[in-house]
Amino acid sequence: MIQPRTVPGTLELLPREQLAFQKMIDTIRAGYERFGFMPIETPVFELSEVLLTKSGGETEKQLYFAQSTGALEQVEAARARGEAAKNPELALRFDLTVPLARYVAQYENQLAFPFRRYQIQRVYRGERNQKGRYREFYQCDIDVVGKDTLPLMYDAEMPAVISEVFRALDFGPFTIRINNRKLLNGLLRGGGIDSPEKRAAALREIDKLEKIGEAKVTEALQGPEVGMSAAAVGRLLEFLKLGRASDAVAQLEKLPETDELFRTGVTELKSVLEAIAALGVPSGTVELDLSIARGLDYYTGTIYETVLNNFPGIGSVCSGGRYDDLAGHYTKSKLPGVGLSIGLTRLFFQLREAQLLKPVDHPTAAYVTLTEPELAADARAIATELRRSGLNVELAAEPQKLPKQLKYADRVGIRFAVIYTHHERERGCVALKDLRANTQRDVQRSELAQAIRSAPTG
RNA sequence: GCGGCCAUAGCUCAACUGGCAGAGCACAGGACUGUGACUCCUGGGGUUACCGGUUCAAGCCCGGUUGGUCGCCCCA
Repeated sequence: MIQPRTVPGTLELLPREQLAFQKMIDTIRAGYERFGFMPIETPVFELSEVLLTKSGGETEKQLYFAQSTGALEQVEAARARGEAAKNPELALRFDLTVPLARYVAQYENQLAFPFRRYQIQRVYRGERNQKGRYREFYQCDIDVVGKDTLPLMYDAEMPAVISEVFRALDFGPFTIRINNRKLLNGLLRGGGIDSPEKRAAALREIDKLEKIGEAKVTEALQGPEVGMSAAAVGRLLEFLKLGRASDAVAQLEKLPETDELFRTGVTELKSVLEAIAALGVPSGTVELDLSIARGLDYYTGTIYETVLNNFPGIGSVCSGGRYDDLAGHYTKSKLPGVGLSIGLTRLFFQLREAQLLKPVDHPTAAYVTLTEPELAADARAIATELRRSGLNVELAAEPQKLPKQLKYADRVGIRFAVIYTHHERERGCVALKDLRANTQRDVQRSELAQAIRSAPTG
């Protein structure tokens, strides 16, 4: 026998949990559509050359390549001839942003801009197993892509959508942290860190501030990868602390820093924060945090990261940002965008871990039992009547002992059992048993649907 | 790619210093004569991950293999 098991880093659910998961997806979808976004789906696999455009070594390391048997044979034949092995032609997408870029570039002349799309699908990353990290997981992306330009207003709309969605999901307090890459990049550039690679390395270290502490970040920033002076690091850390202040923006405006990029960042951040408030996002939900940096290097302006207040350990469950040029690898057009993505699998995992998942009622309202062969036609007719009245109903396929059927219905989680045996037939009624409340009563067959529908919940 | 920890019944875990492999849950049957869940009783279930070593004796000690898990890198 083969041991039945799933690959580590995948999430598989029992039906009742799946129902809760499905409901979360529905809530997210409804929230996205409330703001006027349209759905798209893209294939799970793409041509490797499409995915590898963002090729910073890490991507290739985490990519799952896919290959048909025929292609595999060709590769092995080539290797046998001593030729260099090439990457397989196909690979599984590791996020939904790159496929979006490809999609927008491909259908550019058929899309209306700004293009507002949402996409809820699975993505794949070849990673070492770790708590709350998956190799296959759902991303629920929402993005706006503009042609040539994209108003800053959208940078405010994104967190407004997410805040609304998280509020609707109703799992407790969360914080959308917001920052602008231009601030840190401008500051680093003004501080003499000229190479983009060094700035990227610096951003990654700054991003870890909360996790590993000031001392270690200081050490890393002075290390060979970045090479900042002790004084520069000191000024930087002072700056980062501003983010916590309530008048942070006013303080940023007063800073003597003259770097042009930095000043633009301050202006952008200010108007985005103002617009977010104007959109009615409750204060405290979105919080300026100058230390969030985001590892991905294609972000150029506003960046977001969302944490569950009660579970900071799990990391970000929703993040994203603004990118000046989304699809530069696929088209000559300039397509700036801004977007956010909910890591639904991780979010679900954490909520389940914390026992915050609300039990979802079984979608089936009633189970119609069948105990005596000669009453089979009646049972089937009853089930059909209930279904035509709009109720979800499961019907026993063949006569079986009543305890067995009640146990089954209870186990599955169906609340009502409809019992119709010769006893009921003699009394000229149908018995309706509430398995949750452990009550039972006789009702007229014609009133059965109404009796189920009007049952008090709880 | 690098490091720590772990592996015993379907699941969660016990088993003293090396001395007969156990409990709860789950499952099956019964107590309950048209009625699930709750309660009580009974029962089936094991190559202690795999390979080797030490020992009178190994679930326990030693070496290896495989798998899992938690971190680092990176990230939802």
